[in-house]
Amino acid sequence: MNQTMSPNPDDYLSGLNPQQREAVTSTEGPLLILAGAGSGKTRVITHRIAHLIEACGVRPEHILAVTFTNKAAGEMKERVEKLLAGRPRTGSPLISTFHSLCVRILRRDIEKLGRGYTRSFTIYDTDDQQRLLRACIKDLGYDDKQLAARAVQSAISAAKNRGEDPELYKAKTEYGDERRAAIARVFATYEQRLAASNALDFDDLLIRTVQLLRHSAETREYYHQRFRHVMVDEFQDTNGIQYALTRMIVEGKYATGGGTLPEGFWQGRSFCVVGDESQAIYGWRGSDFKIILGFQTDFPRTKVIRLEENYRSTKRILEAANRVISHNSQRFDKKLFSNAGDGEKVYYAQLYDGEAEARFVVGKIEEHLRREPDLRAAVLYRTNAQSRLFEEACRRAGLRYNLVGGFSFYERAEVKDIIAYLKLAMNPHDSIALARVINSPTRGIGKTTIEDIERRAKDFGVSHWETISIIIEQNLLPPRTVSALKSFREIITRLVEKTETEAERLSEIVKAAVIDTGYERALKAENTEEAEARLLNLEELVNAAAEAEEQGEALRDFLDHAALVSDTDEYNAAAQVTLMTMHAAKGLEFPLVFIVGLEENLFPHSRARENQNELEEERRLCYVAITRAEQYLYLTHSMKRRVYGEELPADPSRFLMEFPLELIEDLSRGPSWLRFASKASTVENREALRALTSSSTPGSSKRAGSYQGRTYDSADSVREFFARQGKKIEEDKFSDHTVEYDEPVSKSKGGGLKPGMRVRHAKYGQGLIVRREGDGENAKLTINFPGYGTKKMIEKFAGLEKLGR
DNA sequence: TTTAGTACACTTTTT
DNA sequence: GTGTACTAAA
Repeated sequence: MNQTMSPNPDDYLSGLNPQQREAVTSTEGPLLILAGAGSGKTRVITHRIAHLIEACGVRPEHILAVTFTNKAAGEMKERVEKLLAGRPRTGSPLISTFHSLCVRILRRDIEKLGRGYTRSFTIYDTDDQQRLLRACIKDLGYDDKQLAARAVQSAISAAKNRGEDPELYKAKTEYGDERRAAIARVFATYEQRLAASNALDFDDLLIRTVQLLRHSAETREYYHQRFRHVMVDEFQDTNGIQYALTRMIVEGKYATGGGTLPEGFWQGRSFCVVGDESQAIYGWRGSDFKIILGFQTDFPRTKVIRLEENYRSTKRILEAANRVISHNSQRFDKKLFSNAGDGEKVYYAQLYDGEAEARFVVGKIEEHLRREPDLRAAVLYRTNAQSRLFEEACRRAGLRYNLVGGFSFYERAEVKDIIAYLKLAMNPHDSIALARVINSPTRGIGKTTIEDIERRAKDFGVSHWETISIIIEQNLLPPRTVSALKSFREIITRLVEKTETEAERLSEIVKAAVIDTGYERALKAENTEEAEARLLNLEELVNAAAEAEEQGEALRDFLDHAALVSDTDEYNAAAQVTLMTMHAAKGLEFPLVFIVGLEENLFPHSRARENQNELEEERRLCYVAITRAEQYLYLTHSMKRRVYGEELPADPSRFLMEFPLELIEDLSRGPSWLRFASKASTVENREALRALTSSSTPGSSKRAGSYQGRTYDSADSVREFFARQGKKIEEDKFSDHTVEYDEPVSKSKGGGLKPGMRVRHAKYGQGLIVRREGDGENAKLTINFPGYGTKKMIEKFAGLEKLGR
């Protein structure tokens, strides 16, 4: 707030520890900062920027800082502004996300790429992308059940992030791999259509920018000269393309040659990357934390600074984090330490079901708030689907909560519709936007007409927009349809004109998109509560536009912003309770943290179960979650969990086992897993217990049928445990490190098939076991086969094959 | 062509 | 449990 403004540039060094200070003052050459959780990373980056400007005389516009989220960028901007407040300055450093940086570069120079793109290109979000893919899949004559748009999208995205275009992807397809060959064809069509619509998807924003910088020496040199001090935050989450992009800016023409940098290159230049490989949690999105591990090889003169003092959490919380992450094999050897107090124990509770878990959490929050009314709490879960229970519990308790993720404002249908109109106003050739609103509100242009337009557009080889004009001029369809098309064309044309003549009146244009299109009228006519809510949302959109207008934004900026905002950006730090996924929590901190749903197959997620790398990523996610906590940490799991609306038994997460049990206090009512686990005092016993709690253990399905919640310290279970323990250890001598192969399970006694597992059926293909009734080989299984629905079958007749993954 | 009702598939994490 | 996609009727 009221910081003293001394003119002494060394201001930025006071209050920093020696390592932080060195990170701030190392202003030349490559610099790798390994910053553990809570080690003051953002502080270092912001002070470094201030130091560059104030002490080294660097011009602000020569500084670039890249982050992954808008929120992180916004926060960083704010903090830098605060540091520099009251000092005369010429410009501002650019603090931006990778994606907005790319949009900025492309809006300026994309035409130099020579691929037919113009500067008014549209950005397709995931939803637009999938619509387009669905159309491609249909047009190529594939069954959209066997080739789901979602799956194709992730395959294409992965390919793009590996740097492959459709031809290369096709070339890498082995003969006979029909599925991949089909995807390759969809990929090619998709790329053509994107280009025809003058549209770029999220991946393209990065890829095209890299291509542009490779292709145009002029553009590359411009940014190379402009940004002499480049910083990348959360560097462990960088993917190959993002890394290539930053190197292009940092190294200029030397980036393409792959040779060494000339003597004196770093004079007046720096490249500073900040990250923590223990917090790499975006591997599934193409991020590769090996980039951070290999940074010193790419830049041999790198100075490495480790920030290992944690200023956030109590000793006990930190000890828990260190212990859990120590189970990972791929990491730098470092350990966070803290000079804070021991703090309280880590609390743990086993609950009966998801509802009880939510009630417990909310009850505890209320308890804490009674003692400390200003405490901020966070509930962290693995999947968004878990949020509903906590939302309801909060609402019932009258707690003000802040839900991050799920449905964001810009994802609402009515908002997307209006955005689509605005996109058309900028670029009528955007066929996805056109298809979205051509008949909303309904104006008599139905499925047949739309299909007709699509067919003709393909025949003529022009955009849907142009096709509409051709149909009108040549009267190719019945008069009623032609007049409907005419009125649609009229609406869009007016919007386009409005955009051109009233470029500065952003809110007016948005209003026109709501009113002149008939959208508002149709909603009002509906006269339902839902329509009322939608109207309110649109009002909100107009307000947002008015605000943006005051900031001096034009329609294009407004649309870019709408396309690039993410759910995490809506996070409001003032709320008492924040509900979000562990992914969304990265970079944030809370005095009171609940990690909920610590159950096998949920966390770690079932998809990560078989794969060591993915399992380690889940564990890093656990580490991220633990290190969000400043003072109090609670861990919960429930014994039952609803999956697909079906109640399934849940086993405690293996991660629970990895916590230092002596630091945990059990708050469960009655018998709990922890009490049972504490009896297993030796390491061997724990290992055995871990094997027991992991869901692949044969025999554990025995109880699933009449599941009542496992009571771990009943005399029965203890006997069962010790009996099995001996057996398990013996088994382990032989089966350690051996993989279970796809053996038809009906042969093996006991089967071991239980809910949550994937199986293959001769006729229906892959399926997910939803329920098991009865024992042994006569057990009746309920299995969900995508494309065929839910089937019931007897295990011994079904001839099911257990799937590795 | 539109709308209402029903079946059905779906859930990892997101710029 | 929930959102979407298909079908039947107006």
